[in-house]
Amino acid sequence: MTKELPKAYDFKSTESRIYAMWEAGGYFKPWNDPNKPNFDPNVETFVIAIPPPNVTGELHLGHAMFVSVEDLMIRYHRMKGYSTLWVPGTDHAGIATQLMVERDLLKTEEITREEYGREKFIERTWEWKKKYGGLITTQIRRLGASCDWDRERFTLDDGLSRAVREAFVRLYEKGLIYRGPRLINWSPGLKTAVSDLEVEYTEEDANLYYFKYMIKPSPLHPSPSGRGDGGEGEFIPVATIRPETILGDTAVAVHPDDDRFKKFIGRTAIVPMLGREIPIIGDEYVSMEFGTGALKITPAHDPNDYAIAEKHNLHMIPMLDKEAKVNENGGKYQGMDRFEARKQLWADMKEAGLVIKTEPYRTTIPRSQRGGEIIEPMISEQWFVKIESLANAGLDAVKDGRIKIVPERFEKTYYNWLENIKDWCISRQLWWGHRIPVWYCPDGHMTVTREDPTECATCGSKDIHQDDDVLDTWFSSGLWPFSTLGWPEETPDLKYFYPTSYMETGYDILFFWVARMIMSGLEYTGEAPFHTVYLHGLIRDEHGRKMSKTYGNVIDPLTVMDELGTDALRFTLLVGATPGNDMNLSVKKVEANRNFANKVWNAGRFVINAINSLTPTPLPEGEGQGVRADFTLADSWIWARLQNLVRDVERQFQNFQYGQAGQQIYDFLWSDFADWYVEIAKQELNEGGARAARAADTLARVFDMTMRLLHPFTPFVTEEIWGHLHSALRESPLSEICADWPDALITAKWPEIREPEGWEEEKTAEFELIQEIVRSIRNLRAEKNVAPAKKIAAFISAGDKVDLLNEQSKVLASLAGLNEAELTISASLADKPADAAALVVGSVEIYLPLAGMVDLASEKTRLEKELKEAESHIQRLENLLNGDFANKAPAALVQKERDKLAAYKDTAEKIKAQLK
RNA sequence: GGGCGGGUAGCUCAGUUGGUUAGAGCAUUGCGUUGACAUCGCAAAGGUCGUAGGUUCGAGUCCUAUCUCGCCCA
Repeated sequence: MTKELPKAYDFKSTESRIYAMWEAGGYFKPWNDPNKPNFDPNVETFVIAIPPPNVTGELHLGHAMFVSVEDLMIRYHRMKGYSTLWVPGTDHAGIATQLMVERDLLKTEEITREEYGREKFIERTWEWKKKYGGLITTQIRRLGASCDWDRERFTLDDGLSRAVREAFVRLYEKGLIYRGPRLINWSPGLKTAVSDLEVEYTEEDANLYYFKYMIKPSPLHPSPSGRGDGGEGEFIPVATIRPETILGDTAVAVHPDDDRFKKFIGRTAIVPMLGREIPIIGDEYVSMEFGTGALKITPAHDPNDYAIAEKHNLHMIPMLDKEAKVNENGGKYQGMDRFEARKQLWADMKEAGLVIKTEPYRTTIPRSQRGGEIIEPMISEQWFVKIESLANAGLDAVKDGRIKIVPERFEKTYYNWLENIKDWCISRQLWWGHRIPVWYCPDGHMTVTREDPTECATCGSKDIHQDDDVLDTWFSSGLWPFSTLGWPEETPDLKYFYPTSYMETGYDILFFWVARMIMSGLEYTGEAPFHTVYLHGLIRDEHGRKMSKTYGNVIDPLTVMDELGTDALRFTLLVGATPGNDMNLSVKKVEANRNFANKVWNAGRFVINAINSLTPTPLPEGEGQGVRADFTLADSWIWARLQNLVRDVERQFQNFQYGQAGQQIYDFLWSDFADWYVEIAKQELNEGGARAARAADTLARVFDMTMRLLHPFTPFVTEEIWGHLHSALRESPLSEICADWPDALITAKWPEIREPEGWEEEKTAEFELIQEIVRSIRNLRAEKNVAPAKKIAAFISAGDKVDLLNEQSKVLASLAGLNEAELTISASLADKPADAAALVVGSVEIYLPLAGMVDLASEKTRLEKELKEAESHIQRLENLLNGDFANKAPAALVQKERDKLAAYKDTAEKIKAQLK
């Protein structure tokens, strides 16, 4: 009994059902589990920790990309027999999540988080997480992700929080964590510090403001007018992009060799409008060419100035508060927003005659990676990780090959970053995250512990309070590969599955995440957390533009999956991308791959029908042993092609060339299997009996192997059709084929490589001759407008290929639309048929008597054209073979070209004979 | 300023040990409803592989220079 399969692959009714089947079947779990009886610690593992998406995020193409690639890696290794584990989970994403909840709070209750209160706010955020936290993982399931959901983790889980606590305390105890006032990047909108990596620099139009820094007259240096006031005395011209920072100036610097200004070094300048007296210093850092050649120094709000100030022991005067408003150091400007202060101060200075000019200027502006507001460098008390020793360990791990980065060129990028790394600012003035495990008592003692303390470790005071700040989210995600497996506990999972195998993610977070995981892994576990880093590129729109809501060019993976199916999207992402390179995605490509999924489905349907229509006659004589004796040429050919494919795909997988592998499977299935083998099989199936059984047997075996190869790319359609194939086979005379098949394709064995047995080359060449003959006949038919359905006669003069062609006459007839009864194949023809079109394929001549359709003149032109082409090849090859090529190139290659030359000569001769 | 990547058919891209008429999908042009598939089939047209040198018997592939677009770091 067989149900008729629908004509088109219906992914809608398939995907969720198949996914549920996998999950219920426990296929996503490692088959060798350290927490279960019969565990064998020696079985090789393959482990990936998922890059945890933002817990309240929604699926975008970046997610679709990494899920596709990682699922492919996981499925491949699972089929290869590894004990395979893919750990899923989500990230609390401090700023992003907090902002979402804040926005909601403002919208629904019209209050700020400060008004709402910290504790209540965190509660609300947990509720938010509960409400939306499942969304992203549901969407990841839709992509077919075969992760072990029982091991799902969240960065704020108890276990992972313990890991964060442990990591912090360990670093602190080693003296690798410190707290202090430093110049950091401040986000005034978010009111928190951010790390260097969270600042983006964009080139923008700005103004360069030129003004006078008046010099205080001294007895030794009276002003030219002799009056010594600030109005018309000596000055140094200074230029700045941010005039408001004048309020925080603590020095003016000039180059010590600058003839214009060096005489002022050691004297005192007067801060405009504030009247503060500051020193004029000499420093070679100052560029004499840039601006006016003199530099105002605002150490509390500029990194370069900060460095100079440290060198010269200058005061640091912060002039902005947490909201980037001018603070008490700004005199009458106090309370003004930074940009307002800029305007006002400039206007006042103009009034005071201190302004020289302004001119447009292009410069780089630091902006927040989130939100895009202008970042202010500020002095602030923050926690830092002393990164140097960690960075060196991270460098070594890649340099000595413990970790390999794919593609390799990113290793350079990685080195460059780690070699120039600065201490990592890890405290954030947020509420949603891991609170810094440091407690203070009124005497200022710090208590840093793994368990929440009840008293000060130094003085025993019960009056302690925890640091208000939380840790950078990346601090916890840096622990991800081992915290998810139970670290710091020595759990069975940690022991068996750690270190993990591949880390697969986008190159855009190489520094943010990958480098930090490597440093953390080495620091806390003493081992590299993975041996391979595979980086994929970013997805852009079809013309290479970044996808953005404002452009309106965003492709939503959920919509694409709804309309075209998950397999189509996955296949597109996998085959369209090369490692580390961005890819341009268009819905048209996905459509093409939807068609491919349908092709797979229908090829499968054909195979299944072939099996179902077999009469229960026994297999050909000698089944099991001398099978090959009964193989047709087409059987041998498709088998050789398949083995070739298996070898190629295996090599591509080893080299991370997944796209190439997918493309080759696609080509094999569509161009070799469906276009040729299936077409030939149709005719063989019609013959019935042993011949049909043999064809069905080959169809089933080849299709099965192809589905296995394809499964990591398009898991749903392959699982579904393979399942139907399986049940059809079980009830057929060919049931022996599926004797050792498992219940589901997801755990079927990956095809093993077989070395060629020696017969392949000849069979392939023979088949290719058949293909060429068929193509040339089809070509001529199309040219002459012979109706496709019309069977025509043919006379073939086959020379030494006569046995081969006679044997393949049925194939030729069915594929080229020949009437078998009127097909004559002989070694040579006594009389050339009159009124026939002639074709020459190598040494084979084909005559198609197309009565009435053959125009002698046009035939002549056609043959002459072909002759010309053959002759040009002869010319080319003769030149080639007469040159150094014959001496220096490998012998096999030279022979190949000689054979070609001979074939073209043969062809030319035959065409010439036609033309006589 | 330093580093990296791309520039191959009208469009989007493959092409990893250099091997001799350069591939795919989409788009275009003919023809086609034979029971796997019109989400299809058969056939066709379309490229001096950014430019200029070089190495080599042989270069899209290696080297040098250069133009151009993009990214990362400073």
